[in-house]
Amino acid sequence: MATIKDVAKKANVSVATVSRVVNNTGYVNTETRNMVLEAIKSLDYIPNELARSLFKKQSNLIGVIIPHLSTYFFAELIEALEDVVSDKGYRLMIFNSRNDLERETKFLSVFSQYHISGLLVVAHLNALNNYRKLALPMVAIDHHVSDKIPSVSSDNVLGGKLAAEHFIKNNAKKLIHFRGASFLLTVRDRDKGFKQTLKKHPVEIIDCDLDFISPDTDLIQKTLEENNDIDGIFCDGDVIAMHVLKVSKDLGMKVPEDFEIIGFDDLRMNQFISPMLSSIHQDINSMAKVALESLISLIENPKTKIPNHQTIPLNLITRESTK
Amino acid sequence: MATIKDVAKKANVSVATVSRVVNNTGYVNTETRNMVLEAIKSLDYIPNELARSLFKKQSNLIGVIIPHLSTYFFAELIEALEDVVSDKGYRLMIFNSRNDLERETKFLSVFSQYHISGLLVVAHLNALNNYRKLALPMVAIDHHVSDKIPSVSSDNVLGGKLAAEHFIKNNAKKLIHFRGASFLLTVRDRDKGFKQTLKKHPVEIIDCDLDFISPDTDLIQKTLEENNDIDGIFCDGDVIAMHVLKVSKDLGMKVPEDFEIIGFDDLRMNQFISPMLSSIHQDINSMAKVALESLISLIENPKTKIPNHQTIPLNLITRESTK
DNA sequence: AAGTAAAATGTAAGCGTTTATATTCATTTT
DNA sequence: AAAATGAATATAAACGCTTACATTTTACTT
Repeated sequence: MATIKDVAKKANVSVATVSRVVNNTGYVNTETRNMVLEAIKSLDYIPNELARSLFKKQSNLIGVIIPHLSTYFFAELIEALEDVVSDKGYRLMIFNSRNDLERETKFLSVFSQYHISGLLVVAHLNALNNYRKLALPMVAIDHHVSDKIPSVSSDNVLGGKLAAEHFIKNNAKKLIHFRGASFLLTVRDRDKGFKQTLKKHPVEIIDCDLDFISPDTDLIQKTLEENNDIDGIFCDGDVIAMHVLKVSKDLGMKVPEDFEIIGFDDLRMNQFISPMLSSIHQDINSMAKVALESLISLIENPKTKIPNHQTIPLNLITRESTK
Repeated sequence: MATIKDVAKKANVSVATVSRVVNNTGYVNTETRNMVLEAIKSLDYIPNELARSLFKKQSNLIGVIIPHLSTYFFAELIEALEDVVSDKGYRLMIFNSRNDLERETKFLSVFSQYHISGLLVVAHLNALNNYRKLALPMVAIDHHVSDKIPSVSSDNVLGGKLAAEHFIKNNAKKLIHFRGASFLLTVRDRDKGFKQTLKKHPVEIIDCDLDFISPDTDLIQKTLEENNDIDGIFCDGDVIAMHVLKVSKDLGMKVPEDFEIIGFDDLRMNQFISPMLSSIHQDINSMAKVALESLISLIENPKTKIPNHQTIPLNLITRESTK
């Protein structure tokens, strides 16, 4: 592979001049520039990013930690992130934490090894001190990790409100909220919006695991059996909603006739299940865009003031699982 | 951040010794080693991977090009890859090509910039010449790109065969195969196994797009309407099978009473749709493991002989969409 | 006790960049 | 005409590491 030296030799200039041409810095005569550009082209020269990063003490890699890639919501998020990031000259380095503190710590050390320039976290473990140590520009996405780390997420309070309003409109009396991990602000916000709007309506809150692999099927079944008079269910995630649908079908309950159900995320697959799932639609692309733009401005100017919390609007998409 | 020099100073040795300790190479006295290790710990020293890679002219990054992350099959694949790779001291650098040649070419140049040590391709565009230029250890996964690039994929012929055998067993007479992009060997193999096994059974082949975003809904509808006497449908992908299910439901056809349907991939969400989708289960974890192990042995010893094509067994999972 | 091999450590060059500094040359200013 | 400015370029150090090679120390032969 051709190096800057080869280019310099070919163009009869010093490496400094080549560097100036490549980076568009300093003075360089138009004629010289052309000669250099020609040499670059003829040698197929591609700057060595490792050397560059070594000198700059910073690679333009952005680290991403997410709990699960194969949780479809995050897969869609990563795709959106990648779209935005590559336009800005950065690259993603992605890791699955699987909510495992040890893994997460290991990854942070890899990030150090590569001198990444910023970090996007969807972590929620008590790894916070480790994060602080990195002293890196950081933005939390979807989750709110700490007041010290600016975060970007959907307007979860609104999400809860929209679901509640729908149920109120349809005269639902008794409701259940299958809630995710309640130590997450994201989850508490949804609950807050939901309950605030419902006011005195009775709502039973069931804490459960949002995971695909280990759903609390027994819990769901027990809950449905004990509450055969419910009118509506609000789920913190479409995946859990699908589990609920499945269990209810096994129990011979009909959706939306017996009760309505509203999920969260609005995954692409919602249209394929039966009944098609109504859901609070998260605008993943905007989330990705806002988060990355915040992070990059933080990288490029550490003094930038980023709002402590930015929320992205969302809306309710009604399909067959609601009346 | 502490560098190797700081460690050397603290431990009263030369940087060479520290390097030897860190890399477990050459001779180093046990006592010295301990002093160095202590210095490393007390300074929180983490080797700069950029410097290391610069010297070695190779980073231990493995590039991955896939068409779509949010196509759930690939999301599951990436997760499996990541699992294997991090144990082996490599990292993934992942890009979505979106089947766009221009994007793909751009990514290859990024890979050059970072001097990745190997490449895992799930590409199928005519970008082959560009790949060759890289002169990198390379393994194709899921797709078979060229005879020059060793590939790992499911035993697609077997997949087709399993589906066919099921239909034969159930006395199906008229069949349809919704086939993916036929320029892919992967797809042709499925077709081959299917037809070979069926022998004289009539099979209509319909070429279609496997995509989530732009399914050929019209084509599916037309096909179903024109073939209301079919007994079974084999789909090159669960996503397309879901589309077929959806259209058939709209047309008032019943699965599996009117006809059976078998998908391919066995996505986790298959259990959530109704009827639950029968599918050819791909062993994604094995695929990831075999592909990465091949690639890594190629990286570590370029003379390693890797079989031109390795196939991973698969099996039929029957659910409600088949009798 | 001298010679030799093995073990332990150090020195310094080099990986491919960027950039501060120095140098040269052409213009402009006084 | 000398001095000052500015444009264009080159030189060389530095980024943090690895490793070939040199050197020193230790242990073993005979």
